[in-house]
Amino acid sequence: MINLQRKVLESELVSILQGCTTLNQIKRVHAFIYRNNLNQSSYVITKLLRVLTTLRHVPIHTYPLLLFSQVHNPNPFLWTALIRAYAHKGDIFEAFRLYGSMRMKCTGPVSFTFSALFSACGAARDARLGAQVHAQTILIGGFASDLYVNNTMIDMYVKCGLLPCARKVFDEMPERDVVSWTSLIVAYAKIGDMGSAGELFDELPVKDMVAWSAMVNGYAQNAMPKKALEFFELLRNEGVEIDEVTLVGVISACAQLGASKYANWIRDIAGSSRFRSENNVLVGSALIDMYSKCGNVEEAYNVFKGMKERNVFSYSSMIVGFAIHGSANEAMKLFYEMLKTEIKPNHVTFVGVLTACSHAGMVDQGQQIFATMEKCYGVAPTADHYACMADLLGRAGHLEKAHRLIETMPMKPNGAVWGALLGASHIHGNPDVAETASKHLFELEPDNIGNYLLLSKTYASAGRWDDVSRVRKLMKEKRLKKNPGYSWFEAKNGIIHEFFAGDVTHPEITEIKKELDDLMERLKTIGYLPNLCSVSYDISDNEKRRILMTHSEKLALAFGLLRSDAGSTIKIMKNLRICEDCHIVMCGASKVTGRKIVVRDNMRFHHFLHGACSCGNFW
DNA sequence: CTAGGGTTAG
Repeated sequence: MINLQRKVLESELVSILQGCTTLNQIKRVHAFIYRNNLNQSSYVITKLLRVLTTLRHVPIHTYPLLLFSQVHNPNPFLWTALIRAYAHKGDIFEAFRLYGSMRMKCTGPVSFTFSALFSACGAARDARLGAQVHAQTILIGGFASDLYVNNTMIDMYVKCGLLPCARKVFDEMPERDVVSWTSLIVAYAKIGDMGSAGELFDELPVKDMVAWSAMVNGYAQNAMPKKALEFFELLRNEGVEIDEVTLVGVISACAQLGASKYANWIRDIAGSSRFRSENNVLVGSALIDMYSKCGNVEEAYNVFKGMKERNVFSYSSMIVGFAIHGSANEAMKLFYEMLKTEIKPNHVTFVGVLTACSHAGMVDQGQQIFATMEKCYGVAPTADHYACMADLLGRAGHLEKAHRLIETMPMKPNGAVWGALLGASHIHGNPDVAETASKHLFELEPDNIGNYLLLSKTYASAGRWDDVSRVRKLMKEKRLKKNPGYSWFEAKNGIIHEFFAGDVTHPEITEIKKELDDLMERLKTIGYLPNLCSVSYDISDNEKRRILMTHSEKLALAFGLLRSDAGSTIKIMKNLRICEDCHIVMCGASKVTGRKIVVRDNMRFHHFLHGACSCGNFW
C-alpha cells in the first residue's frame, strides 16, 4: 500500500519536474522531495538531474553532483544521467571516470550509458576511445545487437570522420530503423557523396520527414539545387509532412538558383505553412539570404523587419545581403543596431561588415573594426577576415600595405587571402604584385582557372604579351579549360533565357542585335568609347570592338530591354565577373533608358541607376 | 534517450 502511494507520488513529481524551467522551481521541488524522504529514489533524482542539466548555467560539479552523491545506491540510470551531463558539456574525461566508478561498483551499464559515452567520444572526435566502448558493447552481453546502441555508435564514427566504420556497424546490425539509415545518408551527404546517399535512401523501406529532409538538404548543401527541388516535390507528392528544417533546405536551394520564380514559389509555401518567417527565425533567416541572392535586397529587408525574433543568423544574413548589394551604409547601420541588442556578432557577421567596408572603400572604418573585433566583441580574426582586409586595402590601392598584412598575419594565408591581393593587383594594374600572389595561388589552388585568367588579364593590360602567352601555356599544360561566359535573364513568365558569349542561337537574335546597336548609338552620343583593355587578346582594335559587342551580359541586356515592362528593373545574372566595358555600358544604359539595371556576377550585385553603379566602379 | 538545420570573403 505504502509502495503504491510512493509510486504515485514519484510519477506526479516527475511530471511536475518536466515542467520546470528555472532553477528556483527545481529547488522547490527538490525541497519537497527531501521532505518526503524521496531523495534516495534513483528514479526521481535521475529526472531531477536531467532537468537540472538542461539549464546551461548550472555547472555539473556543484548542485547536480551533490544530488548524485547523496544517493547511497544509485541505479544505472542515475549514473548514466550524470555521465550524459558531462558528455553533453564535452567533458569526456569526467564522463569516462564516472563510467569507471560505475563499473567498479558493479552497476549497469544500460544502453543509455553507451549512448552517453558514444556521444562524448563523438563530440571530442576521439575515435580511439569510441572503438574501446564499441568493444565493451560486444564484451558486455547483449549490447552489440541493441538498436539504440548501434545507432549512437554509427553517429560516433561519423562524427570522428570514420565513415567506413560507421558503414560496417550499419551493415552488421541485426535490426535497423529509419534513424540508422538517416544517420548514414547524412554522413554520405556531408562528404559530398550524394550517389551513395541516394542509393541508401532508395533502399530505405519506410521514409519519414527527417529522412526526406536529409536528402533535400544534402542536395542543397552540395550545390545541386535542382535536385533538392525535385526531392522536395517528390516528398510533397508522397504526402509527407514538412517542417522548418525541410523548408530551410528548399529555400537555400532557391537561393542558389537565384530566380524570382522559385523565390516566390517557396515564399508562398512557407507562408501558408505553420513556419512563417515572422514566427520562425530559421525560415526567416533563410528567406533573407534567398531574397538577397535573388537580387531583391528590399524584400530581404522586409522579411527581416517582419521577424518577431531574430538571432545572429538573421542579422548576419541581412548584413551580408546589404554588403553584396553594395549598400555599405545600410550594412553598417544594421551592424550598429545589432550591437545594441543581446545578440553577439560572430565571425560571419564580421565578414559581412568588412566586405561592406571594402566594397565602399571605407578603409579607416574597416581597419578600426578589424582592430577591435577581438578585444571588443570576442571574435578572433580568422584567415577569412584577413582576406577581407587584404581586399579592403588592396582595392583602395594600398597594395604594399595589403601585401605586408599578409606576410605578417599570424596564420597561414589561404586562397582567399592571396586571391584578394591578386584581384586588387588586377584592378590597379600591378603585374608584379599579381605575380607574387599567383605564385602562392597556383600552389594552393592549382585547378582554379580564375587565378590564371586574372593574372593573364593583368599582364595583358600592361601589354606584357609574352607573359600572357606563358600563362596560357601553363593553363594548357594543366589542361584547364576556360568556363564559357554566359548570362541569363528571367522573363516575366519565369522562363530563363540564356546567352553565351558570341551566341547567335537565340530565336530572336536579329531583334536583340538591333536593340544592342541602337543602344550603342545612343551611348555614343553621351561619350561612350569601347574599353579595349577588356579584351585580353593581342588582336586588332577593330576585332576587339567586335568581340566586346558579343559579350553575354550585353545580349541579355538588349533582350531585357526588349522584353520587360517599361519602368521595371532589369535583372541580369552572369556566371563570371562582369567585364569593365560591360560595366560602362550598363552605367550608360541606365542613364539613357532611365531603367534600373541589376547585374549579379559571380562576385556580387551591381545596381545601375542614373548612370552610376552601387559599387562605385569599384569591384 | 538515437537521425535532418540557415549566414562567409577573392
